[in-house]
Amino acid sequence: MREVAEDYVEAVLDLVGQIPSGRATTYGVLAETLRERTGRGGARLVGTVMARYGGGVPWWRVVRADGGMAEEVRSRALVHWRAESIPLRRTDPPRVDLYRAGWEPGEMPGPSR
DNA sequence: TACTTGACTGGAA
DNA sequence: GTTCCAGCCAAGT
Repeated sequence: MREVAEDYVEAVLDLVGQIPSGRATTYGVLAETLRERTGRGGARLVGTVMARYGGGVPWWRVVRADGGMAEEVRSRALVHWRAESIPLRRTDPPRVDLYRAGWEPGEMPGPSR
């Protein structure tokens, strides 16, 4: 295929769209799943895809492994996090509490712990 | 073809 | 708890 990324982009957006409201996952987790499905990719790729095509999906539910976000979008993400009541850690800058909010593909949507 | 860049990660200091 | 550094994959120059 000429457009290497096209397939991958769709897979990324589809996956991000499945993240339940109030929960979050990391670039690395998505990258791992996408690698099984498409045989390619990595955490940085997911980030690149989100930066270019993430406008139509809840991109703020995808955070770095430490729960933080790139400076560029941090302030905008914070608004969504608070609006969805995603568990945060009171640090500066604020980070998502992945211990409580963490989600991974295939997980059954159910009562929060 | 080779080098640089990026919404990243994990281990070491 | 933090910061630094090497590894990582694909795209852009």
